[in-house]
Amino acid sequence: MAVTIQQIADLAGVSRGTVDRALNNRGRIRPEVAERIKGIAKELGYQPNMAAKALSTANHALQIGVIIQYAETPFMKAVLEGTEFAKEEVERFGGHVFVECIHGGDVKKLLKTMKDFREAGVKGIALVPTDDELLKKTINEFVEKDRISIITINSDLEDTKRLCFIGQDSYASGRVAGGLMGEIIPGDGKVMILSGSQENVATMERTRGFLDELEHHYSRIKVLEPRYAYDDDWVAGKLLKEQLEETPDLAGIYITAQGESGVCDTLKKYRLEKKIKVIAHDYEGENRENLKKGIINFILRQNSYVQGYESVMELFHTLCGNPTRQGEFWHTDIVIKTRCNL
Amino acid sequence: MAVTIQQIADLAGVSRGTVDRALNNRGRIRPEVAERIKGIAKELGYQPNMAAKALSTANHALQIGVIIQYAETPFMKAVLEGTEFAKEEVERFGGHVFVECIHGGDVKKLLKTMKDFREAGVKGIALVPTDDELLKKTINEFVEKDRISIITINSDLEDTKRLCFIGQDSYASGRVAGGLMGEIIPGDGKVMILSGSQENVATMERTRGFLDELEHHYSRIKVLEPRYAYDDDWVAGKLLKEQLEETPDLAGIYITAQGESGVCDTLKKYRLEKKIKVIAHDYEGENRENLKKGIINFILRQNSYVQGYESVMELFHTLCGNPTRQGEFWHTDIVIKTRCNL
DNA sequence: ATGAAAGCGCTAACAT
DNA sequence: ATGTTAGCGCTTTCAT
Repeated sequence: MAVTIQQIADLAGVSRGTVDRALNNRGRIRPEVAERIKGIAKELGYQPNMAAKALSTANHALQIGVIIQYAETPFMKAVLEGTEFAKEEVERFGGHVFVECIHGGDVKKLLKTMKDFREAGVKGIALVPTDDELLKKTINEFVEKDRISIITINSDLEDTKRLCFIGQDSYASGRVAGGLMGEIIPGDGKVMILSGSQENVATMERTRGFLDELEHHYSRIKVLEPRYAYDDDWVAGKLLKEQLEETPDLAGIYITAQGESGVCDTLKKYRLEKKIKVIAHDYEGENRENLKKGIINFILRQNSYVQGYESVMELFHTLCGNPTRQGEFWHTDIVIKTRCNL
Repeated sequence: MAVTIQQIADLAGVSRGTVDRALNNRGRIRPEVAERIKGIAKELGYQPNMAAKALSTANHALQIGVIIQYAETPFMKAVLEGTEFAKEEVERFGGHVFVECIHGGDVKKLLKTMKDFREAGVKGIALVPTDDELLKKTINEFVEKDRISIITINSDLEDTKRLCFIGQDSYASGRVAGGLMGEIIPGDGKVMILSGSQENVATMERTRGFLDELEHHYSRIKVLEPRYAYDDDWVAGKLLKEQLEETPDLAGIYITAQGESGVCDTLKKYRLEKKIKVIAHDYEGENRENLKKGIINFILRQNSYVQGYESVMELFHTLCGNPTRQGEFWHTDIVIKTRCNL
């Protein structure tokens, strides 16, 4: 049988309530007593019983909020599916999960939703952040003042007090893309990088990883100067056209950001769709079709569903007294998709 | 607030105990009353509270057993890690997880362990099965007579009453291998299939998927008659040698089963290790090294950790009243590993 | 066949 | 500052 607070109470010669206050730092207790109790608990290897904790507090403390920005994108829709599944599971334990979707990126609305959640008594929030100073401040305030745990999904805000980050390691995924490109491009083929913007940390990291991998292991391949399409299909198509005029013998394209459809359309127009190898990210929307047709050769997938699911489950565990399970960074798998494992 | 048995009891004009007997088919109740109660529960959309269920029965009903065969292989060691992590989580809910490892495949020992678990009051068992008639019979008996839920890990026993199967879709993984091979082999290269034995269902399925994919999408590639190495490194090396004598211009090798090290050693001996493309399964042990060195180009991974973890968690959910979450087949991701996403 | 009540481990409101 | 106690929702004995 596992150790219970009653046993600790007996050993310490105090009541259950006192043990509870000590172990959960609720105050209203003499510090030295608290220390002694914590000592005993540690000695006994006490682990709180999550079922009991969930049962006794379900209706107030087990409230979780989720805020998804850019909810209209296929990627975030998959995140949403994960959170919905997790919601069901948490609610089976008597908890409550509130999910709010934000169209596009809208920090003001995000902040407003956070505050609404706080009013509603939410004890943990998982959110898709944008790099914003006020958001960072608010997160710290929520964590420190209101003792609300916060998890960042998909992109991180490292210099905050957030509990952890769940998402992909962008640099690593760029390296994977580089390795694949190296394998499928024969000889000294020329490869183009089509990126988003230089402000976007994730795509810059991908680019860096891609370059590192090719440089170290496939130095025979010539990588051209990156071009930036600002996540726009039309711009992406145009940049590709320009590149093709300069470099008619282009062998491969690595797309770090949005704009894949523009690339594919242009390739089709030039009847190059099976000759030039394409590696992209994000296994949603049209990309899926283009992968199936063989225009895109590989897609590196972020396991978005897992990001949504685990962010909620991690908060659930935290609120039930289980410490962070994967540490500060929870990097989800880099899944390689080909036409055959759609 | 969610619906509770108390509310159902009030509505039905009976006691909580009666509702409990009705909803859990415990007998000792008038059938018509049971039906009526079930009707009310359904109408109200009653979902049992898992926390409460776990708390009230933790010490007798929340016992789970795990039996791992071939526990000495790197693959099963990863499965084991998953079960150990799940064990911790279940035990935080007050449950108990017993893990038994079997060296090699040993049906007698497996059956013995199952019976031991039953004696100990275990209510759910996750096991790595072997295709054996007596085992199938025993599983059905456990499920029907003892009401013990059983989950098969890694390989399935379809014609039994097991709750579900957690593992990989072998045919699909063979197709993925085919697609990758198609991408990295230029022109009309010749490809060899090195399989396990014709009795092994999983490897035969992989072979079938591989052939289908190449035939449909890369008909330019010539696939040679499969050879069988019976999971032996030495035999695999020898078969490769023979093949190389017949086919000096061999371009690729697909290894569906064990024996990868034998292949890699032979390739090195002939100084062909970077010229002939190799795709293998199982991302454990020496394969990892050979992938890193570039001798193996791709490894298709079964997410063994997930198999171990989810099999236990699925039983946990089942025992807490949550119905099977992924249906009868829970196919884990086919993860492609390259040197860059080790 | 059904009801009543104790208890699982923990929290929180109320006493002292 | 500490103790007491009533739940949380469900299961399980023990009565009836």
